[in-house]
Amino acid sequence: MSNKKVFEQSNLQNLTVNTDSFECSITTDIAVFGYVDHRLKILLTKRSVGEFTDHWMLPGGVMEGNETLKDCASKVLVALTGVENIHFEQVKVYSAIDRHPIKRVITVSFYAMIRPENHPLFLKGNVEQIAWFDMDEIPKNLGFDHSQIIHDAYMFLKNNLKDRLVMGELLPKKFTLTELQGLYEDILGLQLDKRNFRKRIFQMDILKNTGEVKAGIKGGPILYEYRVDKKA
Amino acid sequence: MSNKKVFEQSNLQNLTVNTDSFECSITTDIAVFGYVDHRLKILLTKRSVGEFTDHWMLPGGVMEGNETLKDCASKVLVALTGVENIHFEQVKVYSAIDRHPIKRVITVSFYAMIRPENHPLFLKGNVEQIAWFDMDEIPKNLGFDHSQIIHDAYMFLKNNLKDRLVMGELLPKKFTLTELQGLYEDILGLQLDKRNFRKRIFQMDILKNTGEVKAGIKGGPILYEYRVDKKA
DNA sequence: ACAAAAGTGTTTGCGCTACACCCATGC
DNA sequence: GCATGGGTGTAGCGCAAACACTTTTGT
Repeated sequence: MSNKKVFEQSNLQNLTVNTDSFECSITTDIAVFGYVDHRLKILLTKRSVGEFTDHWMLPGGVMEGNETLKDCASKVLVALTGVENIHFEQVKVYSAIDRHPIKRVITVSFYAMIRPENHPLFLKGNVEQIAWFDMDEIPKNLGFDHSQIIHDAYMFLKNNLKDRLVMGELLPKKFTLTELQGLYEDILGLQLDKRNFRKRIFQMDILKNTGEVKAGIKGGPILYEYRVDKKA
Repeated sequence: MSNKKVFEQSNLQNLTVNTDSFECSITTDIAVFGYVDHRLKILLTKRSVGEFTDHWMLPGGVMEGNETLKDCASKVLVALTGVENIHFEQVKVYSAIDRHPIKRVITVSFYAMIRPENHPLFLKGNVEQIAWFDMDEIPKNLGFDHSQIIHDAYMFLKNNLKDRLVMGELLPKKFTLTELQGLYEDILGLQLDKRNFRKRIFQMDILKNTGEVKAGIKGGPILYEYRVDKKA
């Protein structure tokens, strides 16, 4: 351990950082993205209690002592949609002191991607309304700092799209390359070249040809599925 | 707002997510990187109280009610090094239930970059030792999950290096391009081509020629400094 | 004057982009 | 059989990597 300065204990004043715990609320807010009708959507809720009762906001909930943040996010999502085993990705922590109008609440945002048709929505507890909103039709006056959270999560999603493949299940289990390309185009908000897109996807080597073709569509497009033996 | 399913309130059972707060500790752990003698270093501490008293660990501290996470990170860093106005970047949240052996502690990791020579270390409070460790000489048995946190922060740093310029102050205010290149090489762990590196840096347009040359070095290298009028 | 480090352009190769036709299936 | 969408290859271009010599200063 060369080249290292070590200072032994001396009697200086106490560290201003203390090691006591303090009372706080930790929540997770989840940006659940869906893909319907060639549009990227996000799931928002309206609550009957709490702050911002007349505002749309992200589904979110308080973390409890016996769960991790991912557990918490999963719990919230299950409670809202019934869906389980969904891939979550941590996005960011929000800790502005006044982000909650009456108490101190720190929130960790996650994002998840589901197919709305697979997950019927159930209103539970203090949730008055649930709705899928088009990404370009999100109300301006969301509760808390959720506009910012959505913005950050969307940027995160777009960035991840660049190199990795979309995780989660925005598409059916078996899908055509055209469907996958449409998803990319709708998320990124631009048009892609069919041949170049296919090259890129095949290079990633994450799709498996199911041997089936999708019926009802001219041309007889091949159905693919994600390879499970591939990581990332 | 087309194509949106809205569900009105119905009397289903309560959401399992409750909105009550629960008792918890939130801390920040800071991966403070330094650059000395052509080696990337990280600042570790040993504590006289608390868990893992005989283990090295990242500087970290509990968040208080009147501060944001960044405030907290800054506070901890100031308390340890006296340095202020340092750029922090949030890395990740760690919420494993058993990551603290006796109580529930959630930590948010940050990273920062300083020049050790600018910031003499002061032992305060329950800190017994402080030391700069070479990145490849980090003790195996750090306290808590700090090995993981360091690993993640280092990856984060390397990724940021790819496109952005190194923020923070790992180098003197005025530095030569060779020094900057050495920093990149030492952080990334590989060798770079001098001419290509210079092209890349100049393209970024973030350096200002001070007009001075560094004395005592053959060749008379030009001293540069970061442009303050550039964002990102 | 000699050694050591700084500074500077050009060529090459690879990957990304642009682009058009044939094939399979639905109707 | 005709219209619609699926599937395929190649040429050009821009960016990044490879590469060597001259200039400056210290000793």
